[in-house]
Formats: sequence, structure tokens, C-alpha cells
Amino acid sequence: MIISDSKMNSTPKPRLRFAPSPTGHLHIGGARTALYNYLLARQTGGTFILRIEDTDLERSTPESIQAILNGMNWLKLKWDEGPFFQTKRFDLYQQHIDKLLKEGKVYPCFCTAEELDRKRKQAQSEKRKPMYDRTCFNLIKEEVRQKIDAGQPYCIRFKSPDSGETVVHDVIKGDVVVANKELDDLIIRRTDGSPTYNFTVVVDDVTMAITHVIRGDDHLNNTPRQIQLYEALGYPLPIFAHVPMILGSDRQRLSKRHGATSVIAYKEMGYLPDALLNYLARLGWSYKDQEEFTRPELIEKFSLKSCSVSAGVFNPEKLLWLNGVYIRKAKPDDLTTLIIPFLEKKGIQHIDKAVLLEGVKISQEKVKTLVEMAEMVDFFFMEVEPDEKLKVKFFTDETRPILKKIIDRLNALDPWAHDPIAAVFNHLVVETALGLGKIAQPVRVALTGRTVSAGVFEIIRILGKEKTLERIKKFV
RNA sequence: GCUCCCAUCGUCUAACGGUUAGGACGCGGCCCUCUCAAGGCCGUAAUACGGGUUCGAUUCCCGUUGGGAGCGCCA
Repeated sequence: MIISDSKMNSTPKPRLRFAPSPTGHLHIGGARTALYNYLLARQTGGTFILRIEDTDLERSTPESIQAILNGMNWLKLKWDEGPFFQTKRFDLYQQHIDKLLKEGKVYPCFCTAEELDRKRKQAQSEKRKPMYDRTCFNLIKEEVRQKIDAGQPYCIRFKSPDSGETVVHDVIKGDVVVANKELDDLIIRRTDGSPTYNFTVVVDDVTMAITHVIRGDDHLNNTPRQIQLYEALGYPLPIFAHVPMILGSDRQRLSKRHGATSVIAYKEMGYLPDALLNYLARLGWSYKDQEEFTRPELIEKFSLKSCSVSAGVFNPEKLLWLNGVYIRKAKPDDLTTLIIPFLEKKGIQHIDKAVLLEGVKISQEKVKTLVEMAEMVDFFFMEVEPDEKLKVKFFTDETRPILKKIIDRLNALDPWAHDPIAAVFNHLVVETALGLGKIAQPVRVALTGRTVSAGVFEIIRILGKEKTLERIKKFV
């Protein structure tokens, strides 16, 4: 009886990781990968690990590390272990290299980057697949010794098998088989002594006891090489799952050209983290016809088995719609807290929280982002000045007498509440035989400076008698 | 060029080999309405192509075409 790989590898408590390289912000695709790992960890009672892959000393920056952490925190993708940094683990990698060296599974290569570059270009111009030609593998022992003694710099290459095939048992893609002759001897340690990606992932995933490797399918081509390294090292394989890419509207890999790709940019545009997560979850995964998922539902229902196998196009309109859904569902108190930075950004200093709460309640179902919501409530806290065009259109010889009446009647109003306020307007509708729109719209403009807002009766109520009358009086 | 992956409405996707091919976003129309939304109803639109297998293919197999990824001393 043969036990399947997945069975052999399924330990009671899964350990999953998200392993970004700190060379920029946390982007949409990375966030989704992080989310899938997170969801599975939570679903299974497993562990979610954050590992920073910073072996590229040239391009890794502290700012990027912070940006990734900020993104993760904003999305509330809480990790259980880490962040671990590969730059702090060089000793570990070196130990593994020494072991392979001793076993003759790797070898020093003295070829210079320039030489290799030349050969690569030549191969490409001859329409051949660029592969290392094993110049240094074929060196005899004596030559190797001489070069090393002479102090010639070298990197370390992995001697990959040249026959047979390597198969990836991928949970999403199925079995992917690659002929070993397609894989050349990859560099696992650079001339400067630092280890390279394909090697460090393997060592890390093994030493961190990662059970499930879930990542973008741009890594699928690397996986056979990594499997060879696992085998050379004598380590068991994790379960692999390669999630499809996220593309832009032109079906090219998602990039800045397609608009915002940074998670934090969505925060700044007034998106709610749970809305983004919900959207991302559904881009590449589905559960029947369901579109909206709370976080506990995602944790409960997410499955690699129902991940899609083909790339998906990022659709900002659908994300915007979903954000609107989340804003409508949100507790007014929470929105009140969230909206304050957006108001401050507009230069609004003194915010009456009670007024803001009321404002939030009446605009909640009219907006799709926090930015829009700030637009919708800002006039409560600042003087308004309608455009000249609006003034001309709404404050006319016809409307001024009506506004005057409104002022008088509101002034006499007691109590100051929605229904009496509505009654003032409704009586005027009857008296003047004008539509409510005709009467309410000039008031709206006087009060908010705009033609679009929440209901005027509510606005009048919240704004209070003094401010309401003051603002209308300016236009009679 | 070589290797790998992929292919259902414009987009995200659903459909034990048997469905009038379903849902969602968007778009259009109607209703509601103090503006804008929200909501309700209706509509629009897809199995890339060609061969097989089968009583029957969106579904399984092969090919073509198209798209994506990899081929770095990047990750």
C-alpha cells in the first residue's frame, strides 16, 4: 500500500508562511497570498508565519519592511511567528551548503557574471534556452584547487540531475512534471558568500517546519528545482499550492500602470480592510454563488480545492461596490472613528463627535468609500461657499421669497426635530404648488454648498437652528 | 526560441458527462424618490477553434490559436 504524499505530509497542525521580499510596498497580489495562508492557518488551528526574504542586499530596504508590516497590520492579518529575516540566518544556510559540499552535491564555479551574461545572450540570439554549460563542473580536482589557492572568486552551484524527471504534486494545478534536463545547475551561493533565493526558501521552509507552501504561480517553474534541493538535503516535501496570478485589465501582470497596487493606497482611498480582503478572497476562489463573506466565514469556508486555476483580472469597480456594501453594514460608531483622519486631511480641526456620528448615519448608504463619506459630512464642520454657478441657478427671485418663509418658520419651530422640519417643507409644497425638489434643492445648496447630500431634513436637524438659519440667510 | 501553466458573459465565477449554461460587478430600462445613493423588478451578454471518445460533451483526450509565467550571482 503506497501512502500518498499529501497523507505523509499532513501533520496535525499545519504551519504556513507568507514570505515577501522587502523591495516595495505590500501589493494586492502579495496580500491575497498572505490572506490565503492566514485563512488556512486559522481554519486548521495551525500557525501563520511571516518571513522577510531579504537576501538581496541591494534592493531590500527598511522602508519596504515597514511598508509590508503596515499593510499586514492594516489588513489585520496577524501572524503567529516572526517576522523572521533571512539575513539573520546566514549561518544556517552556510551549514547546509557545507553539508552539500561535503557530499559532493554542489561545486564551486569560477565563471564570471560577465562571461555568463555573454553566453546567455548568445544562446538567446541562437534561439536556445539559456542554460549553464557546466564549464566548472568539468574542471578536474587539481584545477579547482589551484584556482581556489590563487584566490580566484567563486560561487557555489547545485549539481542537478541530468536525466529523469521531477514532478510537483500541486494542490491547485495538479501534477506538473518537468524533465530534469530542462533544469541547469543553479547558483545557491553568490560570489560574495550570500545564499540565493531558491536555496534559502528550501532551507527555511524545512527548518521552520512549513507544511504547506502557498504562493503565486510565478513560482511554479522554480518548484522542481526546489524539490531537487529538498531531495539533495534529504528533507521531506511540503504540500505545494500555486495560486494563479492577478492581472490588470489588459491581461498583463498587475502593475502601477493599472492604478493603485499598494494595499496602503487603498487605505488612503478610503477602503475598509475587510472589504479588500473579501474582494481578494473572491478573486481566485469561490464558494457557490456567495459574494459577501465575514472574516469568520472566510476562515470556515476557504479551500484550496475551490481555488481557480487560471489567472484573474483585478476589477476595481467590483471592489468599489463591495466596499460600499461594507460601509453600509458597518457600525456608525466605527465609521465615525475611521472617518476622522479623512476629515483632518481636509483641514478640519474641531470635530463634534456627536454631530459626526449623526452625519455618518445619514450618509452611510450613499457612499462607497471613506473619502466620499468625508465629502458627505465635511460641511457640518466648516463654512460652505457654493460655486457661483450654483448660486445663480438656485438663488433666484423665485426662490428667495420661499427661503425667507423657510427661515421664518424654522425660526419659530419647536421642537427642533425631523418631523416638524419636514412639515415646514411639506406645507410650503402645498402653498406654492411647487415640487419638493424645487424647494429643498436651494436649501441643500445653502447648507452644504453642493447639490448632492443626505436628506435635507436630517441635515437641518443635525446642523441645528442657529447654523441652519445663518447659512440660508446668506442667500435671501 | 525553449519549458511550464491556463482558456465559460467585458470582468470575477457556478454548473456528479444530461441545466432554458446559474450568480455577482458593470451596463441599459422601469419602480421608489427632496438631490445622490440604497433597494425592488426586468433586460444585456459566455462555453476560443478543430478533431476525437460517448446515446449525450462547458465537463474527458489530442491538436491549433490565444494569454500568462519561468529560462538572473532577483525574489
